[in-house]
Amino acid sequence: MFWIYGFYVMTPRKPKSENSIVDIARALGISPATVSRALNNNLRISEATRVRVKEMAKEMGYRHNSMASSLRNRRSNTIGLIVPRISMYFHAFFITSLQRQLQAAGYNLMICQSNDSVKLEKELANSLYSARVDALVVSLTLYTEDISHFEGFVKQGIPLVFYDRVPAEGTPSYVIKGDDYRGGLLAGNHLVGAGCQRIAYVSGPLSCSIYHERTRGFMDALAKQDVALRKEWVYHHELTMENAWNSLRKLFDGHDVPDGLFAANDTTAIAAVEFARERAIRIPEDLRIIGYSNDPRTSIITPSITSIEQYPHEMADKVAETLIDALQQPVSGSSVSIGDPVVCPVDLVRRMTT
Amino acid sequence: MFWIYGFYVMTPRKPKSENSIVDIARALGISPATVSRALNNNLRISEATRVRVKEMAKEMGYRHNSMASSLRNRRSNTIGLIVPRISMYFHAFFITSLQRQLQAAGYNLMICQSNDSVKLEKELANSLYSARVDALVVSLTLYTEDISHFEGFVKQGIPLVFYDRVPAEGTPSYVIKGDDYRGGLLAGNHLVGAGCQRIAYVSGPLSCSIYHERTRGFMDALAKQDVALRKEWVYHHELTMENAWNSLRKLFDGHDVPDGLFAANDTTAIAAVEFARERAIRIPEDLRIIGYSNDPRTSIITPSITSIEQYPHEMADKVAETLIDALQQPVSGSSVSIGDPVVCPVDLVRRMTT
DNA sequence: TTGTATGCGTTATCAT
DNA sequence: ATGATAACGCATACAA
Repeated sequence: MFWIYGFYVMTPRKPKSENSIVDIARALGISPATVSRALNNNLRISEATRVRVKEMAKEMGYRHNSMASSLRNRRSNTIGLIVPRISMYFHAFFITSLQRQLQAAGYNLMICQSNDSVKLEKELANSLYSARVDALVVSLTLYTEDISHFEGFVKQGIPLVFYDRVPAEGTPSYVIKGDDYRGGLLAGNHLVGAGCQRIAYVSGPLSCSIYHERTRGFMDALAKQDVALRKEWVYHHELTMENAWNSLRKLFDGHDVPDGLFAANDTTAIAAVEFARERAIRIPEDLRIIGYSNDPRTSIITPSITSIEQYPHEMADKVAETLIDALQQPVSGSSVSIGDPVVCPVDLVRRMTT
Repeated sequence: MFWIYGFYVMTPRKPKSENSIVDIARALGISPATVSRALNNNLRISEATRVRVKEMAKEMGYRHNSMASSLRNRRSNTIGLIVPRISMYFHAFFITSLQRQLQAAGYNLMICQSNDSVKLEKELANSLYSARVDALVVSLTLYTEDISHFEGFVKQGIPLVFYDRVPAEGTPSYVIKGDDYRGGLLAGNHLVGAGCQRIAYVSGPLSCSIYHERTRGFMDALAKQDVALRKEWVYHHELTMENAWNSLRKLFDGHDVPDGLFAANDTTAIAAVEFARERAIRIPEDLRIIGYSNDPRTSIITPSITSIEQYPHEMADKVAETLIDALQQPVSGSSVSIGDPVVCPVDLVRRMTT
């Protein structure tokens, strides 16, 4: 709006809807710079003006514009997170914990779900890259092998942290993972120790680090104890209820059936318990079952299921710490060094299925 | 960097780290405006330059700066969400569904947890307000009664949508809620219909809309069937395992015990089943139990628990639709009108505890 | 302690 | 179809 020939002329622009620091400055008869400094509690500003400015800001309903601020400062105070599914127990608790800490440190968390689709993961990575997140945290899809869509972050020196489902070695990024190899080992030893000889294994796809590692550990355990793992009793597929149920049917179709099952996630273990109930297979006498993740459901079902605890909160602590370090000391180092994976402990929780 | 007396002079500013639209323009010898238009697929740009620009952009590793774009356009393409806890079943699935749809519509979702703290909820509201979210979606804490911290959104005409745990009437915002009154009614009728006469009720605090409504419905059902609800058998508190367990102990301490229990969430119902198992109370013969939310755990536990299904996905659909409508038709109307709550259906799912 | 001036990267407006 | 320019709101270097 400006003054011409005695008339106010409305420009066709959007009306200026909100007060900025310039408006406060004008109202107070001081410069915008002073206002900015006062609002940011800059040291070299008099107490008096600081107070005046803040009062006026409140009076005018001023709100800080973080978009402008971010543009100017070249940092968004936002951290991106790409996770396969929010609703998975492990991730839900991980996120809860991570977010609480980042919130406390003054960061916003932009949570996105890849839904286990590589294509979507790529799109999200690009979107968060454009959104100028200050850091990116990722747990990969089941099928991500090519991780070139994260290269931009590395090139720009934007901290990149993988957790849980991490890429193959050699990525110049932070890696924080569970000790899946040991988890597999524990599971294998436990089943054999309980007397199982005819062991079946239902796992996720090997393209995913966690299943790859669990499988390695499990295989090693069996090999070391001279227990054979028959090929036809090993399944690799997405670990949904339906898929699990299908594999179980195949496993127990003939008269030659397993006496032990390692289910690489708890959903599958739960399916197995329900399957056994339906078929009147006695647990643990006829079949011993061990799951993975220590999902709360495992302790609710009857019989309760032996599982591997992954400590999602501790993992979130580690990720948060890594992030905050990396963000505070740009480029230089943090306590977690790049490319040197942090391996978080796991524990076996014994229950009634073994 | 600028040219003086034949020398490039580095200013002490941060080095310009990335290529912008201006750099592309310079490289191509055209104007930044043209580059912007080309990248945005503006119609009045020649196919030839569009291609040239896009190629150069790719070559130079250009990435769109949404902070600048947002500042200029006065919209962030980001929607804020404040939820009590991500890890609650209902919310986890709601979020999953909502996010998928907003993602598809080109919006980012900034998910925050209030952790059922009113103080944190306020901080988050302010933070999202500063972050210039284009809309805000909220499910309130258990204790939020004063909702003045959302006033700013209303004043600025930023779409504000409450779902599930909604404020008392009269807020000029969109409201999408489950039919908690009917849920309570269904629960009450079901217990009485199954023959219960001595009914207990463990609920959340009445400051929270969902428990308020469930309680009303439940009370009405009992009243209509002339079944008394003893005061000493009614509890209102946060519905955690521990609290539930405490109340159950009190309920079953004497010799005069209930024969029916309405647990206003499934966690409490699960606690009740486990409590009954420990005390050798037979279900459903001695005690009938009904929960709320149809958490997957209710169908896994033995005996499986009768519960009320809330259809989180459908609710998310409705919220997404409302948001997208409201964002597309600023100020004017959408199919959901402000202040006129949308009530989503609920259904009783009968299982083995009744 | 405060003011002046500039630029962050993009896009809308107006002009050509 | 393309170019020149200004402005979104803020925060800093520099000057006073």
